[in-house]
Amino acid sequence: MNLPPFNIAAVERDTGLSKDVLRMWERRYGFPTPERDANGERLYPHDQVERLRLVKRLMDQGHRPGKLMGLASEELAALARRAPAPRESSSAAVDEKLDELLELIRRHDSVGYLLAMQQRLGRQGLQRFVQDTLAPLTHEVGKAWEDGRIEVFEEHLFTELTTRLLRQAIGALPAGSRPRPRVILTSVPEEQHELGLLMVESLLALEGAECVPQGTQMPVLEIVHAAEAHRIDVIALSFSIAFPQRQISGLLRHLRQLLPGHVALWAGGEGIKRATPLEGVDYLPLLADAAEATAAWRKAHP
Amino acid sequence: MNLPPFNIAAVERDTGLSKDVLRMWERRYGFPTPERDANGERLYPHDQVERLRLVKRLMDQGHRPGKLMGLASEELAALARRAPAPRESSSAAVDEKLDELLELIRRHDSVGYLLAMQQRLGRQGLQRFVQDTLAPLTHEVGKAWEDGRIEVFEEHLFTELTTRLLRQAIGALPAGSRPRPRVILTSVPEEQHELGLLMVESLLALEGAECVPQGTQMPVLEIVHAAEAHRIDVIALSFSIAFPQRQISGLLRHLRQLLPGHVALWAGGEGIKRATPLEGVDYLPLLADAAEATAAWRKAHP
DNA sequence: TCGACCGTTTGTCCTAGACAAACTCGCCGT
DNA sequence: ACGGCGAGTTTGTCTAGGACAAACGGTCGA
Repeated sequence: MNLPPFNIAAVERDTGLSKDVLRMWERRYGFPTPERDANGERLYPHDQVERLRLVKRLMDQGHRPGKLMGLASEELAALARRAPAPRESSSAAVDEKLDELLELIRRHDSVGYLLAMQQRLGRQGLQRFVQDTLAPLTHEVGKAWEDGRIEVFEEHLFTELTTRLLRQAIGALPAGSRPRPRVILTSVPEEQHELGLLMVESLLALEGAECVPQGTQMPVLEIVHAAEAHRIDVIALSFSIAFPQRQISGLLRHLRQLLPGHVALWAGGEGIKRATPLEGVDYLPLLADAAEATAAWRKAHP
Repeated sequence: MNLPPFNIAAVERDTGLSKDVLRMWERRYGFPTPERDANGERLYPHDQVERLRLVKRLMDQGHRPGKLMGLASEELAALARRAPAPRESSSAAVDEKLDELLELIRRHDSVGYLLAMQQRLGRQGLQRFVQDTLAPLTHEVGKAWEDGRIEVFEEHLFTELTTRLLRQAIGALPAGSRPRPRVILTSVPEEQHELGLLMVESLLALEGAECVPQGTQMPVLEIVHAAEAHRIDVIALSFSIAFPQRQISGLLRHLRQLLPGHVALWAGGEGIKRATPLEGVDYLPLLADAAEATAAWRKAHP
């Protein structure tokens, strides 16, 4: 049989659209229109799954489902090709260098990419490398993905190669002479962006703070346990732009309530740039804020 | 207010139990018994979430929910403390060394752990290190987590430290002289165990195969795209023991159907040890099988 | 040009029922 | 006594449609 074995769970896995949303769209907009198996369960044809993935990408760019659903496939594709929002372009000189790096990824030239990055790292030093190369490059990759200029697997390759490089650089740093504050770096479940965490870790390590790396996706209650067990001063969480906005503030308030008062809570990443302030939580929208926050913490805890 | 802000989505995030399951248990077994907010939505008290986490852990050990629900909290705790299944214990000498490493993790002694591991790596060489130290240690950590001997955040710390070490070791390997087969190493969405992938990658790299690292959690359709774009010979997927059994065979059959015939599909990891064979898919239940599979592939493709 | 308001859009939650796959247990034949 | 087979039970996931709050977009007034 060549029938598509995309049941609703498989579509959820592959598109990131929840079952509830898939059923709701069908009810409300008349798309998708899955077939049914003998048992009345939805079976999604191949092309509809592809279309759903496209719609999801456009929604991440800020488009709204109601508008997208009515469009023909060609119109969707045209929208995807167009740049999402013509933001201000930063200095062309910088962009050109970044584009070279991006181009290496697009050509799947792992070796060339690693070489180029290592050269930049050596030339700039870790701090400037992170702030001036890696942060904008990551941003650029994100935009390129939104525009459809690179594929998911190319983004995966980028992430994988870059984390390796960065981990290596962090490992080579000398141990800090002032091992305070002790910082747990992690992210909550569903948030799997690792690169942001590593960038912060390298900056904090350069400041001489002691980082307890925990990878991504720590359940909230585990974060609390870990804070107690490691005698931690700071919990630093990273939220990527892709993380559902609506969940962030509730999550932070919840965590703040569960944590002991003497543990600071820092939230950073692209995702919190539009978040509203919250008492007891420090927002670090920019990478550079990490160094300042460390200094402030030290001032308050002599 | 000190009311518990655990809504059903937060409980799903923190326990890994789906909303459907949470509601079903409530209907069927009378547990959990969340309060309701003004809007009629479920609010789970703190202690019930903790109990749900415990129940989940016991279920991962093979217990069944129907039995567990009726038990008192003390009985649950007692079950958790007992070792899950008295399997055959391997040679005591090996276990003792592993226990020392495990003990370092439990004491959160990152530096000591890395040092000890690096020594073993130097002494054994990468291949034997992976097969004789890392694989059993990972297994041991998994068992320790089931027994409640280590916490989730300790497991995260273990994973994070170990992946760093292993990535570094892989990076130091010379490039293979025979860059075939070209292998994509990854896992499907929901499967985030990274260590297994890295272990395989190091063994394949030692065999001189060329690995395209893709991290974890690749959507099925992206795997297919990547296979075409990278001109790939083999897709290697890893399934941990925690991955839902029911999904595996459907997923592999689906992927096999979508992939071009000339691309081999390898499935490995603890999760596939009990899986039933499938045409066109090679099962590699043991780490050592990776080397054999590589040799077999080369024999078939001169 | 900016802020406040109001209607519309959209995701998530709700209840309750059905069924298939997985597991348990007891029977029967060797 | 032991292993395979069938019937019965357990369990997760799917289905349907309804409800509502938060977020968004556009309009009006300062």
